[in-house]
Order: sequence, then structure tokens, then C-alpha cells
Amino acid sequence: MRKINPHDFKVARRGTSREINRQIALNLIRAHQPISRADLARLMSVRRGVASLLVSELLSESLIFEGALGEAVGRGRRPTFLYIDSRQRCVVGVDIRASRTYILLTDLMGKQLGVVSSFQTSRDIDVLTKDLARRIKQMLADFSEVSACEGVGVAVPGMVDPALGRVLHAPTLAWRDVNLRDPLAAALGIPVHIENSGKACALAQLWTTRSDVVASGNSVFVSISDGVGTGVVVNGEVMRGRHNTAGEFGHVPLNIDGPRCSCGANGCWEAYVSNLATLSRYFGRDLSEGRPREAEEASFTVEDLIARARAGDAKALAAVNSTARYLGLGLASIVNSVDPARIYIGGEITTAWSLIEPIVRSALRERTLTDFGGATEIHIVPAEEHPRLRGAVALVAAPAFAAPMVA
Amino acid sequence: MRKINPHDFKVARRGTSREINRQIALNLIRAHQPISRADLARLMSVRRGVASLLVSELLSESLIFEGALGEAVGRGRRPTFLYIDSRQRCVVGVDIRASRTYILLTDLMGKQLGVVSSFQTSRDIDVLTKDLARRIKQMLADFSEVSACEGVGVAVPGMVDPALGRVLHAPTLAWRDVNLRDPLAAALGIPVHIENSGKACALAQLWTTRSDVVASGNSVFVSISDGVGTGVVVNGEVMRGRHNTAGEFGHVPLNIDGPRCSCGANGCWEAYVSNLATLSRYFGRDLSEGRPREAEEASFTVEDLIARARAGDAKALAAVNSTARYLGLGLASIVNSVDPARIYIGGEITTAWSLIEPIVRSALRERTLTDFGGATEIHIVPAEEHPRLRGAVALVAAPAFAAPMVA
DNA sequence: CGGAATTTGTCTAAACGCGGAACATATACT
DNA sequence: AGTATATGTTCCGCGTTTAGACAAATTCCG
Repeated sequence: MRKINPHDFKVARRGTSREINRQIALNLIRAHQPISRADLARLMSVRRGVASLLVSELLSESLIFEGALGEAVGRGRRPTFLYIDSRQRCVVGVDIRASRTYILLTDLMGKQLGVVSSFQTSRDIDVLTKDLARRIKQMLADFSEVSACEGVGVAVPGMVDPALGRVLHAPTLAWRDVNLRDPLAAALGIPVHIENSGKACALAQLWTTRSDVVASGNSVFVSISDGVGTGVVVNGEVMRGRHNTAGEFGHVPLNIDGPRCSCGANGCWEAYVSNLATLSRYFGRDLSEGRPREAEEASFTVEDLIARARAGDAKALAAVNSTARYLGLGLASIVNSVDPARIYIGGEITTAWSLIEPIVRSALRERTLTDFGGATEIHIVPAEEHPRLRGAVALVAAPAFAAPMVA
Repeated sequence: MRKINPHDFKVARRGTSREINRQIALNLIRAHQPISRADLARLMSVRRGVASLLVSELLSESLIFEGALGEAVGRGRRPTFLYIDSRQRCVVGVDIRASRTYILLTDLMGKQLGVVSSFQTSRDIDVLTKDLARRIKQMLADFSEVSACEGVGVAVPGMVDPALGRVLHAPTLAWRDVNLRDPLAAALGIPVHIENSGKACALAQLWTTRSDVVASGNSVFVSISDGVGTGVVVNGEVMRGRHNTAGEFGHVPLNIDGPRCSCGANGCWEAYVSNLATLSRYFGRDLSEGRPREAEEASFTVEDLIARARAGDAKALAAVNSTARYLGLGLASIVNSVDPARIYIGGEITTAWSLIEPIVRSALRERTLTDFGGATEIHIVPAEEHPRLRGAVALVAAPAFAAPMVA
């Protein structure tokens, strides 16, 4: 039951019905491909004639294409199968991180086309824009088989206003109110979409999942690395909030008198479960930035820690288990406030999932209000799936499939 | 940008455009009444003919009525003003609380018609249903001028599945999986809608606010009394979650090692800011249920405490200020995760708002990530406005104005 | 091998609603 | 009294869904 905003609404025009049904058809083809016009009509409960007209419109825009004839199940004419046309259309995904920036070329459906390439991130926005433009052009030239690039999606670790194309604040990059989209778009001649990395990851999961329970309910993506990034999906839409800062569960406290967090407050979830927090726990002292580290500490990663924990290092195991417990306790806040159908977790710590799952689960149950809250589905997203890059790609691909704004 | 759920969608039919525009017209009349057909057409950017047809449909269903002719601004024919028809249609709101149950009769727009009546809440669901049915019938009989009662809305302190009409769990009433709706509806012969009280309050604020910044963004209602009830509105819709438990910010922790909460966990926000927590702080010992209290303690309320604080009792002031600080710290979690355009706060503690506002504000700023997050609008809802009862009423009135499900 | 049955995809006519313009009505200004 | 202007109604054109008929393609069966 949604309220119509009397200050910002969309009246239904003559073509609105068509627009709605066109998008439904497109999404059904996407979800069920290969599919015939007749099956599409059955799924939509419309006559075959309507489905045929919708399909011909989609064909003329080459959003879909007609493939080979399918096998008839019983007797009767064989159906012509329809597919989403992801041939020759490509998308570039960019993942800007504090240290390195990653680039990936995919087709419209997010299928990886090349290898992930990366280079060092320049904190100077002009230099970075030039670097990006040059490398993206090169990448597109290398893949001459793809003719048109639909756009570039950029995931940024920080606050982003996608409508304005500006990075409002990215602490790790020391950016404040920077226009990243327009210069890059101008340099490339291709549309550019930017978004906060947590929200982008949530978007990618939303558009790639086939689970209908996730599609109808809420879901949350939690990315745990240097910081904790989160994205929340409510009613099939990424939650933005008034200032594009919704979903920052990383800074919900576990203990307001707890350790100092990078955000300036104390005891944020991030201050307990970030990679640095886990390592600090292992080394027994605060490793936060600015403080001098010993050589061993500087190159030692969470993966190394997990390896030691698996090898039987009791101190390493204790540090990991401690993080696991705090992880579960923080997830409980997400469950109690959002009640998602599924939580996605990404980040280095997830490579230890088989070790930590029971601890996370029991900590989660400890603080959730209901039994089914404690049983909330948790889905690990391995680094190999490149969730941030896929999220960046989804920024470009998703709008073509989105529901039209109505009422 | 919303994703279409390929397993649950609504195809646009021949009448869908009309349905959409009808609801838009109805909402515009509601928001701008009195309004003429010509102005309505201008607001909707459609021709007057279309607006006229929509209006005549609404008139035939007597959702609106034609009032007196307005004054012409310049020259030309005088417009006929249209109004929402809230005459002769009434709604009953019911607020079930642990100790007492309150009933209110309003018109369709939520205007109070009678006085708020109340009686002791029976924990026996059958007895309570009978009590409610009898008193509601009596109340309707007393107001013979209203002919038709559109429905009864019931706000319940606990988990509710509105679709099934069941109370899944209400700890303070010791109810578990109870069907409250159907027996009451059967006894009254009127449709009954039930909902969690926090969500109902959020709904009421959504439907009564005229602020367009609230209408377009998220908003949160926080009700602080024995417990902390919350309701979250995202994109003009109350956030439900997978199991109807979304929005329970009362059990997000301030300190996981903090005081025991009624939910079984430690250090929930509720355990810091509920009335009992505030009083416990004043008396210097835990007053949670089950423990014996002294006579003075048992009858002493938060209002009394606030009165003493205002009168200069330093100990009372310290207790109130302490609650204020925790209140602000907890609100920060809401701001960081939901980024609402406005937060509504109800409950006894708000009678001290002039005292505590600076403390709440500074605590909020302490933990919010951005300056504008710390400046989030806070709106006090006084008890005289009966937010829970208005929420119950909104359950009945809102569906008639809601956007049609499309795509 | 040929006709019946069945399925797919296209086409046509009807129903319905928006888009645009003309028309009647009502009021104020000159 | 006549003109200008605004409101509300009516009529027709056009796009879209709805319903049904029809051609094409394929299998089944006599």
C-alpha cells in the first residue's frame, strides 16, 4: 500500500500501459529465456496478439532477438525462441578503491568478457579521470567484436549522489563534493553512472538473483574489508534516504563506549569487524592508520591470519572467532531493523566462513527478536565474483529493465 | 529505479490508466481541497475533459462531493469546488495497550468525532473481542448521524501479520499467533484491519503530513513508553520485511554489554530509554517487572519525574538528561541506517522536549556520519494527538487513497 | 500418405481511455 | 449590451488492450 506523493507523481498517458507491459515482457524474457511469444503471453495472462506486439517493439529496438526454433513439446507449430540481446552490447564496470582501481568489461547481462585489470588509484581526481578514460578506451579497442558500449558504471567507496553524478564525500580518497561522472563521460563519449559501492553491490545481487523470495522481500549486502559497506534493498529498490546516506549499518554501534572508529564515533560495528580491527585484535594493539607499524604487521593480511587460524594458531583463531561473534551481533541489528529475506556478505573474512559460520549464527540468534529472524538466510559472495565490479555493471544494465515510474 | 518481480507482477489492463489517474485525482483533491476540475486538470497536466470524467467517476462513488461555487479570480465562470466526502462515513480506531484499550470515532479524513473512551484490556482474547464489539456498537449507535462505518482499525503492541489478520506475538499481552481480526469482523459485520502500533503510527504521519520533503523521502516514527516501538516508511510505503518485523530499532544495541532488556538481549536502545529505564535510573535500581516495588515507586510516573526535574530536583534532571543522551545516540542509528527526512517522536518523555532537545541533538550529532544527518528534522507528536489511535484509523482510511499496484 | 488435431504467430474488429478541440455556460469588464 | 475569459461538457481521433478468427507449421492417426 503505497501513498501517492501529491507533489511528485506520474499521470498515466496513452502509452503508459504499453510501457508497463513492455517492461514486464522484457523482464520475463530475461528471467525465462529462451521463451516463445506464446509462453510469454501465458505468463502475462494476455492474448498472444498483445505479446506479439510487445515483442516486435522489443525486437525493433534490438533489446531482444529471435533465436532458433524450439522443439515442440506435443504437436503443433514449433515456437521461435526469444533471447535478451546481449551480443555486441557491452558495459564497463569500474571499482574505485583506496589503493587500486579495477576495470571489467561485460556484456549486457553481466557476463564477463575480458579479464579484470587494475591500476593504482590516484587521489587526484583529474589524473584518475584521465587514467580511467585511457584504459577504458584501450579495453574497448581490444574487444573490437563488441560494437556499442552502453555505458560505464563506477562504484565509489563513499557517499554519492547518483542523480548529480557527484561524490559527496569519500574519506579514504579524501574527496569532497567531486564531480566524477561528467568529466569521465565527456572524455569517453559514453554515459557514466556512479554509485556508492555498497549500494551498487546490493543492486547487483538484486538483479542477478533468481530467488523469488529475495525478489519480493528486502535484502542487504554487507561488504567487510577496510571498512564496512552496506546496501539495503526495500521493495525491489535500493534504499537511498534523504541525503543518499541510507544503509550505513557499519556505523551502528555495538558499544557506544567501545573502540574508536574511523568515523570519529566510538564502538561502531565497523570498529569491531573491519579487517584492521581483526588484525589489531591479533596483534594485541591498535593498528589504525597513522600509527607506525612494524614490518611484519604492515604486510600481514586477514587472509594470512585466517591461514594461521586454519593451521591451528590459537591466537589467530581467537581473533577470527572474536570477529565472527561481533559480525553476528551486528547482523542482528540489520535483521531487527530491516528483516531482510537474505543477507549477502562479501569481504576477506568470508574465506573463513566454514570456520566462523556457527559463531556468527549463534551471535545472530542471541540478539534477534524472533526465531525466524535468527534463521535469516545468509549468502556468502566470494571475492572471485567481484561483487563491486558486478555492482558497477548493474548500474548501467539495470535501468533498461527497471519498472516505469507510475502514479 | 525499481526492479519488476518476475514472479509477482501486475500487467496493465485496459482500465489501468484510468485506475492510476483516478487515484492521483483523488489524492490531489485530498491534498488541495477545495479544488475545481480545471485546477485539477492543470495540476495533472491533462485536458479538462479527462479530469471531468475522473471527477464524475469519483462523484458517482461518492468519494468526493461538489460544494459551493468558488469566487472567480478574474472574470469568467465560477468554479465548482470539490471536496473529499468524509460526511456520514466514519472509522473506528482501536489502540490496544497492555493496561488499557482506547477507542475513537473519526470521519474518513481522521477528524475526531467523539471523545476517546477506554476500558481495561483483558488478556483473554475472547473477552477482549466481546468487550470491543459491544463498545464499538454502542459508540456507533450514539452517533446516529453517521450512517456507514467504513471499518475498524486496530493498533496492537507486537508483531502482526496484517494480511492474515493475526497477532503473531505480543509479549506484553502474552498473545501468540492469535486471530484478532476475523472474530471482531464477524461480531461487528464491518471490515477490521490490524497492524503493529509503531507501523500504524508511521502510517498515520505519512497520510496526514503535508510536507512534500517527507512525502518523497523516508520517515520514521519512534514511540517511547513502556517499550520502544518504531515504524519506518520507505518510498511512501511502510517497511514490512520478510516476517513483518522490520523497523524494530528499539532492539538495536547501544551497548551489547549493557543492561538487560525485556527481549532477553543486553543493552538494547529500549533498555536505556524506556520509561522504566528512566525511572530505574532515578531510583538507582532496576525496576523491571517481576521485582517488588515500593509503594511510591509503583505509582510514580515519568511525567512525575519530569515535573520534579522542571522544579529543580537535580537527581530527576540527571535521570531525564541521561535518557535524553541515550535517546539521541539511538536516533543516530536510525539516521545512519535509514537517513529519513524526518523522525517523529511520541511518548511521555517528549513532554520534556524543551528541556532535553539540546542534549538529544548533540548526542545525535555525536554519532551521525554527516552534518545533515545530525540536522535531521525531529518532530514531536504530543499524546493529545493520539498517534496510535490515528494510526489505527489510517489503517482503514489509507487503502482508499493508495496507489494501485502496477508493474 | 493424407487428413485431423493442435500449437504458434498474425491479423482484424470492438471496447476503452487519453489527447485535442469545439461548444455551451457563467461571470466580469467596458 | 457586447466582449473577453474561465469553467465544464461533448465529440472525435488515436493508441492500447481484448476477443476472436485465420494462416502456418507440426504431430498424430487412420
